[in-house]
Amino acid sequence: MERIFSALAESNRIRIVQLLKEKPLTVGEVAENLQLRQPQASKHLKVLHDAGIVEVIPQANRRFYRLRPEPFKELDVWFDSFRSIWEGRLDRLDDYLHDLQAEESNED
Amino acid sequence: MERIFSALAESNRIRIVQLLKEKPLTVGEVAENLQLRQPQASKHLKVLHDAGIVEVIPQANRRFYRLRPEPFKELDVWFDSFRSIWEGRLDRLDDYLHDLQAEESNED
DNA sequence: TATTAATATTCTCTTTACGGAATATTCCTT
DNA sequence: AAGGAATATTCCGTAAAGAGAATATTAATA
Repeated sequence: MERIFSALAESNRIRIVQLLKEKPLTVGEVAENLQLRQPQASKHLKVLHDAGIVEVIPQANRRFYRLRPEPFKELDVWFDSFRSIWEGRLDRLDDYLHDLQAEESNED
Repeated sequence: MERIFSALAESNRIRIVQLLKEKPLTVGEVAENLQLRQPQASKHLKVLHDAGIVEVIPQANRRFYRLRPEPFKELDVWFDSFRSIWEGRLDRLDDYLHDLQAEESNED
């Protein structure tokens, strides 16, 4: 989980991921689309690859990068466990604080 | 989006978020639960706060930290745009490559 | 096999992030 | 007002990340 977040903790890499959402692209295409120099594109793609976010499909001279579904599935599962937070907050802080005060007055 | 990912790109902060999923906690409680020193807990909570992931509820001497739903909603929306990738891949690379070759042979 | 296109890697420099320790701040309580 | 508990901030040292430029590698092709 940390590895995935770390890989996405950079604006260029977020842009790459969004770009690859459309279709697989070569390094050169990524670089051109995002106005990056080729070595930077390669480096960012390497980070994404190490994190398992993209995979490589060598095709002749070029290397196509494509999004892998697994990390997204993983994030989806992780996220699911937070759904209750924004779909009707369960933790009702005021109630919680009220309970807390009750506890404290019991300690006297 | 980058700000959210950056805030979560650290294992202790992921643990904090998971912990706060249960209920709001004070700095001290977070520190104790995760075996962190108080200053580190404060610092990590500050990063999460700056990213809008948590909010503070001052209560007397203490400060309760609570997850905010907004960033999760935001991530959920962002994520939705990737659903097609793992729910029946649409980009079918082999077809894509096939089309590509077709294009190239047209260039002759 | 020499050349070339496409991509990857290395090196250097600068910036940022983290932990630890010490200290400052805030706010309640007496 | 003084003391104390809870929390925040600062300072320091170190490690990691990022960009740029140069170079190395790979694979197709003449």
